[in-house]
Amino acid sequence: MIHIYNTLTRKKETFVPLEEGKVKMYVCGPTVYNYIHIGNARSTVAFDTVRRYFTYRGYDVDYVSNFTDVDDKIIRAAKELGQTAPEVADKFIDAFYADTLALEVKKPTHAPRVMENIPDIIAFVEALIDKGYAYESEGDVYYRTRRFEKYGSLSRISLDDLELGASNRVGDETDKKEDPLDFALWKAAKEGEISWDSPWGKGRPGWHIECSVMATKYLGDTIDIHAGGQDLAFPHHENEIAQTEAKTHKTFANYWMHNGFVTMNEEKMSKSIGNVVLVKDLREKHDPKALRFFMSTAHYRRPINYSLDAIEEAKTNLNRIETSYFNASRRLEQAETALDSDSEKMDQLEAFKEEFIRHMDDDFQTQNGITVVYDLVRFLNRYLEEPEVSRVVLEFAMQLIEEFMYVFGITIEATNDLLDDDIEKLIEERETARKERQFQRADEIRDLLKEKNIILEDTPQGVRWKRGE
RNA sequence: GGCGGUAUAGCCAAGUGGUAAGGCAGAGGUCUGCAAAACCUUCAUCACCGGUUCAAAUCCGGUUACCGCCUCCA
Repeated sequence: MIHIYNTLTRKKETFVPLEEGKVKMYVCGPTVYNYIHIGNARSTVAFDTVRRYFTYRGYDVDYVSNFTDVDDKIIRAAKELGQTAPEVADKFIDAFYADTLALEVKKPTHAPRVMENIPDIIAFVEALIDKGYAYESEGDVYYRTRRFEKYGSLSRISLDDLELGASNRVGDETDKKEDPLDFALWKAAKEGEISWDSPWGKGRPGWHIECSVMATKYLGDTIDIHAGGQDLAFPHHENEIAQTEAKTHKTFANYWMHNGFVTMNEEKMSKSIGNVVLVKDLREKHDPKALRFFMSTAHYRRPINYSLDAIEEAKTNLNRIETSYFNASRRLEQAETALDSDSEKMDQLEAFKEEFIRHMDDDFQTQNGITVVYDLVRFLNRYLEEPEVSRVVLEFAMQLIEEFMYVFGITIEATNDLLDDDIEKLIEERETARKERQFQRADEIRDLLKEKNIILEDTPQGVRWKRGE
């Protein structure tokens, strides 16, 4: 049974899907006006891992994640770049996929864009007006926040406390609103801005409405999981609940999940503070797998502090796992030593799997799942030191490493490519030299091959080669 | 000010009443012609104060520090 920490109830709850064997989840996606930084990547990666784990446990996951492609910041970026808003959005959507693909994030089953859903958004807003939850004012449409009694239930804030805060802020919209707490569903277009025709004149959607519309459109009025960064809990998700439930009179999402931030020097990484590291830049210099692995070393709800040292450590640890897997694959090629299965070892391996599932079932504790991988690796390394091994045991151990790492979004594979003939000959020559104790020649060949990125390791079972970094 | 989170070794990070997992780094050792890879050994009393208990990192009360949300933000 999978347990999820639900922000709505502030408790871990047993996951019970709406439909047997299926998961309907919606993850708030990026506003595409810039390249994504590591902080943005965290939420994408965290929920991709959740998705992968559900898949691993046999669920069929319908995963919807949007692109906000109509927004003030995009309009501004377009102006600066001398491009249209859609051009800017297209460019950064491509960049988003390039970055997240490098991190082995699976594409959503649907990735809707605001621009492609304008009629649905207009219809949704009209429905809210009809029900008395929204009103038009000078071409804008606002949501009557106080009308929705449950408002604040997700973030546990009271409207009166909010009112105090809101009264200190004077926005240019304030005089158009009935109440300072009301928020925009539709914004009238300013001169030269991208806009669409609507019953209230030319304009564009407010930020929160898109997610309500697209989530319900692609997944239904009630979904299993709605996810996003902690900073979205208020006001974004709160507003989504208000909009959606006012319209449908049904629970919008059964489970709300929020990921913690990436910090740098213990401070939140964000565009407004300016302390960002772009995924695009990082992956030029470092193995993107290391970044992906690093993301799993802390629980998704906790902050994770980024540093180059941390990325390098992740890389070191990943190498340890990959090396073990690789060495097992080489040993497997030496079939002459294969024993029959070993039930004791198979039981131990089975226990690793149970342990892994136990931790991951408990609100996706990836950091403990990784520890199981380390335990498995130590087990395998020890086993590899034995003079005789069983093919069945090796294969099962390798399969488990593959499975576990799959959940963390890391593809583990042994490169079983062939060596050139001349390199094969050099390796043979070195073996001969070693037998004749001509170590100088042997070392010469080893150095020579190292320059060609072939690393030789002598083992009791003979020489083993691998490709360098 | 309101709401929420966190404090465990040099670093990352488990552990929610029974006497501190694991990884990185460090130290020592084994294997090796030398390496590499690996294995073994070693390395903390859990922010602070008080309380409950036979027993607390784990429960209760208090203190301190740091972080986040309340405005766009993953």
